[in-house]
Amino acid sequence: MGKRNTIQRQLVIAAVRTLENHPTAEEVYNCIVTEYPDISKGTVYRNLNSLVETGLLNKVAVPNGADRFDHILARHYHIECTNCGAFSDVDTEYLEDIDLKIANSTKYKMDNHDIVFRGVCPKCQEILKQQGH
Amino acid sequence: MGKRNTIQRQLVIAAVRTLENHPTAEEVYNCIVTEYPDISKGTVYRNLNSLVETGLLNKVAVPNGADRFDHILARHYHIECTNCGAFSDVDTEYLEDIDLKIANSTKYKMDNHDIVFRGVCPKCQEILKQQGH
DNA sequence: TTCTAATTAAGAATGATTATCCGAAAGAGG
DNA sequence: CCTCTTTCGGATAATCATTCTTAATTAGAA
Repeated sequence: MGKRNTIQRQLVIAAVRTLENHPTAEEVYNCIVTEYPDISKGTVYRNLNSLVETGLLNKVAVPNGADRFDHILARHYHIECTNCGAFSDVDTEYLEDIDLKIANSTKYKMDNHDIVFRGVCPKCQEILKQQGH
Repeated sequence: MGKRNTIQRQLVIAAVRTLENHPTAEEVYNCIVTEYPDISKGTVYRNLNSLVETGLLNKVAVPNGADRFDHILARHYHIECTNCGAFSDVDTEYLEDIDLKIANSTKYKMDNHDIVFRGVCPKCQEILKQQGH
């Protein structure tokens, strides 16, 4: 009973920490497979989810895209570039008050909320400008 | 050039309006197929997406679940019950100001944002209470 | 060292969605 | 009305992300 600390498990969490920017399971797999070619994709998925359960990683469910895994555990928001798809953290405090507000109006026992912002990142703004608007 | 107003297209939009509570493509298909058995699932998907493009429907991308289609066009938020999975509208005004705030801090050209709240719905709170705790 | 439950690799299976194919039907123009 | 062009529909194959299955392997307790 309990979780076994396998090599694969160590490689998975190390990869998420190395890749930093919320890698997808696919990206984690690609990272590991270069130095440990025997790992299988199912193992990566299983370990990612088990690490989320244990509380060592966060899962970010991205609408219309693969799930992403985050080694930053504090609650925070994300922003997605509508042009290049880049997916980044937003550095703002968590809005506790809107949970309270919604709890009152909906009578739900509120847990938390996610916000995904969407817009064009600075880099893509440049590129689009050069292509003539 | 231009969209043809086919029977299938009419059935799709009518079904979304009848079903009201952001049906999935599957639910729309099931609704239509009872009175028009020849319709194919691909056609439902194609028309749903085309209606979204035209601006007659909204698509709600649900994390870890099938996309949902909404005939209410005003921007609004959603809340998901962590117990039964119910997915509902939240009746609150759109928070314009946080887009501005994030635009300033990230230098993104902001488009919009989605908020998904999570908590236990009143119905499930009752059920959980009766089961002790 | 031995034992056993947890974990693995490989690949099949799943669920949601999109792509492909080809024939049908609708609108434009004669 | 008759063609021509284009869009659209139905059937089904393909894709993508993910989970499941199976038999073999392994970590860690005894």
